Amino acid sequence: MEKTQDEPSVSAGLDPVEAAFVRFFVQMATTLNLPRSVGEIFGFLFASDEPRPFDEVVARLGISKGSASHGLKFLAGIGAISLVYVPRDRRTFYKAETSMRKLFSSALNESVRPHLEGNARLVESIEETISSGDLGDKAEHYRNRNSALRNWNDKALVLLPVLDKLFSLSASHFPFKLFSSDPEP
Amino acid sequence: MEKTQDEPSVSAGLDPVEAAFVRFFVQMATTLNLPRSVGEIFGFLFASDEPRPFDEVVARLGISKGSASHGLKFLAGIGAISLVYVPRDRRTFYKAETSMRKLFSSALNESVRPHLEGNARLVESIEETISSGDLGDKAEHYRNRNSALRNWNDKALVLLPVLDKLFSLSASHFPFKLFSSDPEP
DNA sequence: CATTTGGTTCAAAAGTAATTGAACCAAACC
DNA sequence: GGTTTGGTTCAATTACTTTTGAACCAAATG
Repeated sequence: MEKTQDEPSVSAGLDPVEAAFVRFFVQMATTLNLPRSVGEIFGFLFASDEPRPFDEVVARLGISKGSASHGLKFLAGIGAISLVYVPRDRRTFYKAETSMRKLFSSALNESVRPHLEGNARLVESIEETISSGDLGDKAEHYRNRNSALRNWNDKALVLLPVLDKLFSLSASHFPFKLFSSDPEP
Repeated sequence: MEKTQDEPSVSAGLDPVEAAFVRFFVQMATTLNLPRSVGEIFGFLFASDEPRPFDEVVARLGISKGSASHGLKFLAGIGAISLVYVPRDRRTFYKAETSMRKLFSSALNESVRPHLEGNARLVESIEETISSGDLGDKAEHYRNRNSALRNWNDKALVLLPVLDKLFSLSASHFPFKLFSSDPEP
């Protein structure tokens, strides 16, 4: 028997609920500008009640081995999934991190913080450019604009841990105190 | 005189400080997965101390009229720039919204909120899919997973206005109460 | 009312990113 | 030690996004 790709050893296709979870995370991936395949893989693993091996990911989602390999590495890299060792099976299994809190928190630290830190460096380089030129009274205007940037970025940087904390509180009661009380008595 | 594109009526090129601001927002645009040209345009307008006309955007940035037209429309659409009427001049002028607070706030409301609301709808459709199938004890597992999604999304939705509020406080004193005090005494 | 000017539209070109699948490697198996 | 199996790599294809520029439109100008 000849086929262009290996015959899968696992039944293909998703049940309706799996498909619904996959849709959710594909949508999520789209809004985060991540490859669709990454969303599919995570959705599939998120829906599953136990770890799944590589070849099942390929077969059930109907994606190529290349995509699966890349997507699984990417997800493991950001800590969204982890590898599971299953005795007596050569394959490595993967399971999704299902605590949205942890996912959110690592997203904050691994992808937004570095950007903000990069911004901070750029703000400095703008300041240097202003100082090294001979701009007369334009300099003050430029410095004002730049300090809006700096301010905002600093604020965002200190908000990160706050946000992180807010997310770990239970949904039923956390926001109301914040709304009504003055943070600086 | 024949050229492939109209001869600009405005001097071309950016001064070093303008270039530095443009770099900043190009970088910003990149991390938000917006077209580079959008970052260039916003950076140029942000640096400027007064409104600038279309043809100057084209000439100073050296981009095509098409890109400028698209980029300006996009930025106006999200409220990041506004149109300025200048008497005795047929051209429309544009100026950047320079309050990072307002920019941030409208970003929250115009691009993150709709996504979260879309998520909420998808969560419901997952629930329906679970209910309409005949899943035995798998149903409970699926419902658990789905409620992690729902919880997280609800939390994010109520956090939006909180975030918005936090951003409007001055950087020097706002976060410390949040860090140290228990939100639910 | 003919011309110039400011700006938009849109189809084609250029540039990027994602996906595929075949070649390949290494560990496990017989 | 040869073969099978699980998985990675990477060059080529496909798909998508951005940019361009020329055609075009409408308002202002003369």
